[in-house]
Amino acid sequence: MPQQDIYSEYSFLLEKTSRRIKRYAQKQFVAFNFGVTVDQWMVMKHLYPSSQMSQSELAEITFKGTPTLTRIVDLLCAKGLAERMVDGQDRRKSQVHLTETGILKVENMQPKVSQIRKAAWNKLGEQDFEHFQYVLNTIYQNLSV
Amino acid sequence: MPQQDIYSEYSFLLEKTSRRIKRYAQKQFVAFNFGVTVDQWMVMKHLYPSSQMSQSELAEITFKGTPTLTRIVDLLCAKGLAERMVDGQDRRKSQVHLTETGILKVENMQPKVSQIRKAAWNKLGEQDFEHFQYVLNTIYQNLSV
DNA sequence: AGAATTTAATTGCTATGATAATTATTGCTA
DNA sequence: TAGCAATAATTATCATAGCAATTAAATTCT
Repeated sequence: MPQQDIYSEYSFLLEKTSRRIKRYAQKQFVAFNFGVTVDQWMVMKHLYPSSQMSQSELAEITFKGTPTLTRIVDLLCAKGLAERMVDGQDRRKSQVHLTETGILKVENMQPKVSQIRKAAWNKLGEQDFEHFQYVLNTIYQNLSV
Repeated sequence: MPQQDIYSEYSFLLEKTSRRIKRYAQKQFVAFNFGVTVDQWMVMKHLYPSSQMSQSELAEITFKGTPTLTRIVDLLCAKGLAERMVDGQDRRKSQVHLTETGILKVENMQPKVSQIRKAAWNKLGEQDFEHFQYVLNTIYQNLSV
């Protein structure tokens, strides 16, 4: 491995680990019969308990694109977990909110999801987290321009 | 933010950063007119200069699934950068190798890709990398069972 | 007010990720 | 050796990511 490729290796390890976390969580979601994907869950969590939010706002807060949000909200609505309401002030916007079923599902899932998410961080301590966050934030800012 | 959700936050930050690295690299690939995606590049790199590898081997080394490899190799073949050869010993396998064009493309891309990959890691030092790798590897192993 | 610009959401397209199912081939074993 | 299990690749399906283009509505600028 040539010296100049170490940065490719770091990027690869980062992507690999990120995918493993996602895959692990998704498998647990299936095992628990949650009936939603990890990404759908992330959107639901931000609407709990009774937030109204436009899709643009949801896209920004979940770091997804607006086309992706359209599709995720489509699926949540099809499952009866969320609903779109046309904004009174601005008819281009749809305010998304959870249905009663959606609220109950979040409440049912929340503690289990916390447990699932915790598994990745075993054997790691406060200092590890802090430094880890520092590195990730630095990378993030390095590529922000 | 409830205390138990900090692990979700860490996972989110990790995924967000991973996606930003990928997106940055892909945009640079387009800007340089490489004509291949980051994932296609990763496969090509492992075949350079004249390796023969089955798709299963490529899948494992790139941490992708075999369906994904099938499609990536399809695309590389369609672009004239790689070729499949039926394995002499085992006719289920196809040995994949770069064409002459593919070899030249890797040689052309390599130094530029190294530069692109380097950008993410600005302002970070040896110790940061080591600790970062330690954390990523720990996560990876935590979820390996 | 009317025209141009901006914004929110949607749609279309390509690529990737994950899983399940299928096909072809190989290896094992009773 | 006949049958069965394991393996390699492919195909199909669904979900997500990213980009470009479109539509509708709101805002801005003369």
